[in-house]
This record gives sequence, C-alpha cells and structure tokens, in this order.
Amino acid sequence: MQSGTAPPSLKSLAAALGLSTATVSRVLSGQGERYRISRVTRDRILAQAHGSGLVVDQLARSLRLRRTLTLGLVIPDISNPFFAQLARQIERHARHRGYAVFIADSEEDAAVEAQAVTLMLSRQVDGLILAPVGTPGTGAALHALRQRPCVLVDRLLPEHSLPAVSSDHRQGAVLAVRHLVERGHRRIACVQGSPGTFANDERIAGWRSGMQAAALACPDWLIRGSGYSIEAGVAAAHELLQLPQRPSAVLALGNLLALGVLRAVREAGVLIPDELSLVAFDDQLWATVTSPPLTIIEQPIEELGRQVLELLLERIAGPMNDPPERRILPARLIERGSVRSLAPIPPASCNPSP
Amino acid sequence: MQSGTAPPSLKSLAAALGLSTATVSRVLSGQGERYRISRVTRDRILAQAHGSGLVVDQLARSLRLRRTLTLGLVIPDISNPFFAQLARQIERHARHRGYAVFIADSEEDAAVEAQAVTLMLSRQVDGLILAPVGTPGTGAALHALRQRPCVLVDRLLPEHSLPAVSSDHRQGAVLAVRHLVERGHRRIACVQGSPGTFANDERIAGWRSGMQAAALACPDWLIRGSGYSIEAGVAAAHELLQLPQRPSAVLALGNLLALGVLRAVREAGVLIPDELSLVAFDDQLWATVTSPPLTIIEQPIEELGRQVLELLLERIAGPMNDPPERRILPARLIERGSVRSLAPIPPASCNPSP
DNA sequence: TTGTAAGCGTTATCAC
DNA sequence: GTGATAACGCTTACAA
Repeated sequence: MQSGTAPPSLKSLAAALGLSTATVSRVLSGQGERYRISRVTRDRILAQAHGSGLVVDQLARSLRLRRTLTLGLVIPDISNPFFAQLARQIERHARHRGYAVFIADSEEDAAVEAQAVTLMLSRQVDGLILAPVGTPGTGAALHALRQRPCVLVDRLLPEHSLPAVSSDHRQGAVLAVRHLVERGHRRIACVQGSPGTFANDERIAGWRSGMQAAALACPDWLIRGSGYSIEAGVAAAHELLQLPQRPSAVLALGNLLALGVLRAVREAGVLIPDELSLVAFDDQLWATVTSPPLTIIEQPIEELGRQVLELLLERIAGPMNDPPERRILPARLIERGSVRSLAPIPPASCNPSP
Repeated sequence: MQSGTAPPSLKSLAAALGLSTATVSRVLSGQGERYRISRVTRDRILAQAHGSGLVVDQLARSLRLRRTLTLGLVIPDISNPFFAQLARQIERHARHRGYAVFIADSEEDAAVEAQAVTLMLSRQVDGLILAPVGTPGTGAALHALRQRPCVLVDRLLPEHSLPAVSSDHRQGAVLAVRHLVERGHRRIACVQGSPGTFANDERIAGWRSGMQAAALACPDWLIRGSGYSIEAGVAAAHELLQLPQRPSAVLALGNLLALGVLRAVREAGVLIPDELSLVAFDDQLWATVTSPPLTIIEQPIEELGRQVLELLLERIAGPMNDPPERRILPARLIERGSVRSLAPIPPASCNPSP
C-alpha cells in the first residue's frame, strides 16, 4: 500500500499538518475568526490547502449541513432560443451566488418532466425552477414540489398555486393586436402553440381582448395550430392562407411558429408585409435579418431570469408558507418591417372641405 | 416532539416496517435477488416505499459509493444555438443512462471556466464534458482535469491531450471553398471567430488549403474579425465591403457571424447573392427564412452529443490511462440560395459547332 | 486555541 | 434471509 498518494481531502491535510480535522474544517469554511484559530495555524492550513490543490468534498459537506448549494432547472426545450437564453441568465446568477445548477430538458413531456424532477430531488437540490410542460392535469410532479422550494417560470400552473415569474403574455398579445388594428387590420389570425398551456392561453385571451376592444369579431376559425414546432407553424399558416376570407395579419405566438409562418408564406409565394402582415412573440437575433425584419413582442428574458432566481433564493432562505408570490413582467412591442399599414393617415388632403 | 412526520428515508421506512436498514437498502438498490431476501419482505418494502413516495438520498448514497451518477457540462455560451442544441443532446443521453447533469456557461472567459470546473469537481461529478474557452495558454483548468474523466467537445486543446469529439472543421471549410471555387469565385474572404481557438484556426486552415488547392492566393487581408458575436461579424463584413478589391464571396465561420454579415450587407445595400456570395458555418432553423436562404456547412450536432457522452462513459467505466481517443465527425455542405454562380455551365448551346 | 466524538443517510462486511 | 456495525468526508457541540 502506498500511502503517499492519498486523495487530497480535509482529513489527509489535517494528518499532514498534525492537526485535527476540526481545526482544518473551521479554517477552510471561513470560521477561523469565530473559533479564534491562531494566525499561524490558519496560515499553515491555507498554504497547504492551496499548495495541494485541495477541493473540499461538497458531498460530505452537504450531507452534514443538509444543504447542497445546488439548484435544479427543468425546461421544455433547451434548444428553443427563448429557454436557452433564460437558462443562461439563471445559471449565471446562480453561479454568482455560489450555486451549481442541474439542467434537464423535459421534451414537452409530462412524464419526462416528473422523472427529471425526481432525479433532482433525489440529489437533494435546495430548490427547483420549473418551466412546466403544463398540459392540464399534469400534477405528476405535485407531490414532489411541496417538499422543496420551487418557483415556476414562464408558464404558471393554476392548479398548484406556486410562486412564479412570467412575462405578461396577455398584455403582450393586446399590444400586438392594438398595433395591427391601428394600422387598419380587421381580420387578425392567431398561430398558437400548445392549447391548454398557460402562456398560450393567456396570449389567446389577450388577442380576444384586443379584438373586442376594437369591436372586432374573433371567431375560432382565426385560431390555428397546435404545438410549438416549426412544422406546426407551417401547417397552421397554410390553413390560414387558404381561407376564403384570408386574414390580413397573423399573430404568431412563439418564435418557432414565426419561422413556420415565414416558411409557409414563402412556399405559397405570398409577400410579407404586402399581402400579409406578421407580428411574432419573442425577439430573436435572426429577427432583424429575415425579409422583412420581424415586428415582435419581446419578453424581458434577462429580468425573468434574475427575478425567478431571486424569488427562489428567498423561498430557500425564508419560510415556505407565506402566500406564493407571482411576478408578472411587462412585454413590449418592437416595430420592424413585417406590418403593413392598410389605412394610411386619414386622407384629409383627399377630402376637400365643403 | 412530533415523531409522526419524520422525513421519508430509508431508515424511517425500516423502522416503520420493523426491519433493518440493511435489508431495506438491499431491496431498494435492486440487490434483493442477490441477497436472497424473501419475496414477502421484498414486497412489503417496495409497497411501503411507493406508498410513502420515498426517494432515496443520492447524497448519502454517493458518499458511500464514491460515485454520484452526475456529470458536468461547461460550454462557452448556452444561448448560442449550436451549444444549446449540443447541450440538449448531451443532457438527453445522460438522463437515459441515469445521470444528472450540471451545466455552466463559461462566458468565453477562462477564469469563469476554471471556477465552474472547480465547482463541479467539488460536487464530485463522475465526469466532465468541456467545450473549452481555449484561448491559448489557458491551462487554468489543467490540474483539475487530470483528477476525473474529462472529454472535450467542439474545441480541442492541443496542449492537453485529452479525449475529444468534434466535427471536422478543416474539411468543412475545404468543402465551402471548393463549392465557391466551382462556381467561379476567386476572391473568397473569411469572417472568423476567436483566433487562437481550435475550431476557428482549423477552419482558417481549411480555407487556406482549399484556396491553395485551387491555386488561389490567400492573403491575410482576406481574413477579418475577432470574436463570435454578431457585432464582430458586422464590423468584419463592413471592412471587407470597403476593400478596393472587394471579395466576391465570404465564408462566415459561425452562425452568429453569419447574422452579422447579413446585417452589415443589408446596411450597405449590397445584395446577396447577386453582389456577394455567402457560406456560413452551422445550420440553424432560421437559415431557411433569411433572404436568400443560407448555404451552410452543417455539423452533425446530434452525433457529436451522442459520441461525446459515449466516450465519457467509457472513460468513467474503464481505465483512464489508455491513449486519449479523438473522434472527428465529418461536416457537410447544404446548398441553398446564398451563392451565385459566376461562371455558368460552359455555354455549349451558345457555341455553335463548326 | 485546539481536540474528541457524534452524526448526516446510505451501503458493505461480517455475523447469525 | 436478516441484522449489527463500520465506514464514506465533513461539521459542530462539548471538552480541555
């Protein structure tokens, strides 16, 4: 047995220095002052620790402390740019606070989601951030979610009453509709994502509300699509283009759906914005280089990330019992080139006064 | 003291059943057969476990087993679609094999990267997947990387001789140049990412090799840009457009750079492909809806993810000493609409036979 | 100012 | 077939 190559550990370090593990632990965990460890031993320990490249085992530490400094993040699709950007913000803030973060992709599948949550819970994460699949009746994760602090993001779960952060999907849709109405559009269609899902339904509600505010009809046949994929967007757009009463504008409720609409429109030889106007949810880097550049509803992703982490850390620190807080952040419209003005400024000049 | 609400644990379950923790552990870890636990106790334990929703504490388990079933993934920018898609694949495969994965965004910063690696190492990950920042001389993570299995992806570190998986950046660039040359282009410029970085330099090397194969000059002034951001792409493209000897084609070495080129070209009122041809690295969902759709070099992201995980699990299972394996996967060119043919098919029809 | 020892929740070794 | 019990590497009363 070669004893020279013991894996660096607090214990081995103590042995090498002829000190007790207690003393070493106290210094390494920054409690040297509190325990009045002498300057010299403190320095000896620190020097040796750096020299040997010692990294204290957080596993053992966590077991003892009942706290892992670890968070879990479960999102429906990492490769969706919206969620990718969100994940980036969350991880960055978490790292700055000393937390490591587990990530999982639920693939928009409630079973996978439940499995991922369990996996993280078993690793004793201190808290969980969840952008739930959220198809109704998906309470599989329910039992688990009560055990540890958990904050929802983007999509709320009406049934669960958990704290949550999301952008104001409804107001965003209202903004879009108003923008279109002001430019003379009357028949405004929706290409939706997953019906039954919080964000989607809120956006639909916003569309309804915006239409009604303009005294416009909002029949169900103006709503098409199901699922947040490009293909779904293509299909929905094709349906809309073939309508006898073709809409003059389309509101796409997701960035992938917008891509689908663009693709369908190109296939059909329809021109944007000349023959069809388009407003889409979620700003993307590519939204300025499509032709035309897309007018979009932007969600404050950075702020969403910041606040959801803040809220989670609050829940971890404080009591979990207080009424679940919900933070709704405003969306805003960014005007680019995909909307045509049908009714130009009231043609006063063409209307000779009597 | 209320003893009724003990947190569900292997121990509490054993107590409730009047069994020893040993027995319960054996059953719960699937070793019931091996230890010849009787059918009845086995069933009793399983039933109780499911009933109480017990999730065994992987923390304690890992401490004992010296194995966490946890991996670490460090990438330079989660919101870059290439890395987002890669992360998705890796996480998915890891999950299927029972591994949880830590993610971190190194922000293209070697110090952040080192910090993230340490964070994960301290959590005793079984292995690490790293897309290193890779600016030369970035050996900060070095000491750590020898301690645990680690596989590089996308960018190799010549200095470190670690196992790695990446696409064939060089061959991809050769493909692009050949495609352009075949269509009559002679002055082909490069908009590069971070010089000194593996992927970037390989692509530049491929460009050189392709140019030389066609007996074309490849002066340094045809290479512009530094950094993988859109802004860098815009700046580089502007420089190229103002050149007295303006190139007829541009090779963008990253998807964000391609966006930058598109933006710059639009600002300058230059038409693609009529006045400038463009080939870009990395396929993206939006690459078909730009105008024109982009001709691109596609990396096999799914396969990269699959193989890097496979390689890592091999290293975890087997000995770490064998020579570090490197897998280089071929890239391919997808032709769309951003390249113009300068030399049309030999005009035989206009060339009346004698 | 430092050491001793119990314990975090699990698994493996040895008994019976 | 099952149960004691000693680790795993760390923290923290309690002693000294």
